[in-house]
Amino acid sequence: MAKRTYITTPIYYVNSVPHVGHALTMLACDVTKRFARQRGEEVVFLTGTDENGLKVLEAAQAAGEDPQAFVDRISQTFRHAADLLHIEYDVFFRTTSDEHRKCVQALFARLMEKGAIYLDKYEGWYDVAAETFVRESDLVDGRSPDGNEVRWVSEENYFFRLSAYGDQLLAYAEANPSFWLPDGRKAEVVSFIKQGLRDLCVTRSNPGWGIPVPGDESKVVYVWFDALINYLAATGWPDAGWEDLWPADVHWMAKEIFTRFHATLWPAMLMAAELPLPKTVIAHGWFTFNDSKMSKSKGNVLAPEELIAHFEEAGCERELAIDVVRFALARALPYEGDTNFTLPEVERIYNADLANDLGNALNRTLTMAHKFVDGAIPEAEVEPEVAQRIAEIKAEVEQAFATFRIHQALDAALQAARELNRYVDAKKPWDLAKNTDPALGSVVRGMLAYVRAAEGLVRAFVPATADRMAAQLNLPPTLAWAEIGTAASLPAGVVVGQPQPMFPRLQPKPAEPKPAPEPKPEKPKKAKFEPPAEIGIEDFMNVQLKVARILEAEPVEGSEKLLKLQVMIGEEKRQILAGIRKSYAPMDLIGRQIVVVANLKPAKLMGHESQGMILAADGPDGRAILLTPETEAPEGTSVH
RNA sequence: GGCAGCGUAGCUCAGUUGGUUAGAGCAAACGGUUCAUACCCGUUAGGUCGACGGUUCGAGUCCGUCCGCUGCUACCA
Repeated sequence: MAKRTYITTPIYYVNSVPHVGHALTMLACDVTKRFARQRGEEVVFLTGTDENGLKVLEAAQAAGEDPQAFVDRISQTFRHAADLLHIEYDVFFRTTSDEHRKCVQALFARLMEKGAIYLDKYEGWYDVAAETFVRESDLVDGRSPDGNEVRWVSEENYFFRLSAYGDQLLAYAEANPSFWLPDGRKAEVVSFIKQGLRDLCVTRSNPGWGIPVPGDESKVVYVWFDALINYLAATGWPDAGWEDLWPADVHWMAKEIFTRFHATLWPAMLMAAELPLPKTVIAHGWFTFNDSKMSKSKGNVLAPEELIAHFEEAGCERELAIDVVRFALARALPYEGDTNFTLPEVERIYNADLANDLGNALNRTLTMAHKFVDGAIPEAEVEPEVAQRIAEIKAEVEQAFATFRIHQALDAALQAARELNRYVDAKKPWDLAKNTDPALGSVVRGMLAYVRAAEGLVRAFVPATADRMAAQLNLPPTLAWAEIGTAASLPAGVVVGQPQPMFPRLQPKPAEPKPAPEPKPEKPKKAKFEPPAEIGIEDFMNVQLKVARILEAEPVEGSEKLLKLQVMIGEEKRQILAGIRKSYAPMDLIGRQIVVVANLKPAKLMGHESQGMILAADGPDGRAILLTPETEAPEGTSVH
């Protein structure tokens, strides 16, 4: 069997409910699929739910439900969220399936065989809520950086040798420019990898939920490690036939799970297993609502079902209201950055693009066809300029799709409607009709050609709309991309249908009093440190400066800047870390007298405790210049 | 603190390797048109292209410094 095109969304973690962000990724994937299919590819589109985490078990227990019943229920809500927007997935995959369990265990065993997974002892802090390990130095007031509770664990676990794949990943990406997209994200991954990858603990002790490690029932596979494997599991691997689908052509996702997991961990796992890598891993940005926060009371709800209802109320058929939401999502889809997604913005897109451009273009074209040529598609040929413009627009759409710029592809597709308007204005068919000008047939055909092209070009984004357009033209849907712009797609003599407006224009609202600008949520922004112009002597006296002598100095392993110093302050011995490695060799420091801040709160750096701070001047080029008493002073002497 | 990105019209954003007069959509004003969903077409207005300096015959574009925003990341001066 020939290789099929395989595209995926992430599988969604079932401890939350679907929202517009999920809709965005699913739509990106859906449009990608429909376009590929139009181009003649056989496509399989995978989505699903991630159901194995410890948090899932806890959420089920909190809800007083059996875990399996719980995940069955939540998984359904994601399926419905996809169905709601006519997301045409082929496989809705669940990580509690036997198929998945089998594949995860097989891959795990294979990675062990190849030495990419090894057993080691982990001792340290564990963030229960995030299901991740936390370094001592990252703790903030005894909590994880995210503010979650941590607990000390000491257990044997399996580790994936992620550290071994950094260079290979970089080399692969270098050779395959569309492996990581978009470019901005690629740069992020490169810098993430260049700073060094660490091996990843990929098991947890078995809580009675999850996929047991083959040969060691006391452990389950870490939820992220398990989840990523779904892409492979859905192909049937390791059973025969998986090559029909694997490698994936596109993994779509939102940006937050791109760098660490999909762009790095997953391809490294595949390399370790000696399996082919996906062609493209691509992340989109987020929607923000900072202009007017989403809330029901403000009437600017942006949940997909609410938006659909909003446009149904405005007079759209339900199928078309769904397309309105698809259209708005695609039009605003954040490629490199994040974009604002607000109701006024969606309404603007609706009126300008759907009502005024696309809907009206079809409407006026059909009306004129009936008025001027009895509704029959004329035999005359379209003018070469028209055919030329359509070909150009089509090429623009293709070009945007080549790098998955969904929003640009849609904008390009709309050019067909915009071009039609200019064409009509230039040709003035009503004048031609009045004068019985023989050019009339060609002009009407040109208009129909634009509308017919638009129908094919927007089909991947708004399939129901495209169907309505085809139906009103009384022509079959343009299922094949190659047909777009051809003479054959517009058979002469067919009598087109009567226009039926699809997207009634929204009436501009009576000018609302400007909503008071919302008080900006206070950012926990760290104020830049600016010393006050003057301080009192009492402030200065709070700082205890003392003369000390360096007894030992050694570099901190793994650090570029830090030296670990043992110093004597009077009778007291202290360990102090100092970022002066670039300026001083350890040997040159031993025996020297320096000045230290003796009452600084201790801190952990790179896992070592620092009980104070040494004084040094900021020299040129960022070099440090140590302060030393001019003559030897008794150690422990106060400095004022 | 480091690295990366961004800063262009009232708003959302394009601007290839430096090259005439910096563009599009929306909003605005004016004009035109009548096939159409008060639509469409055109014109106009609106920009020290974040600031300053530099390279160049020529800079939105390249270099430096600074300011502001965003992301990633971090190691006590």
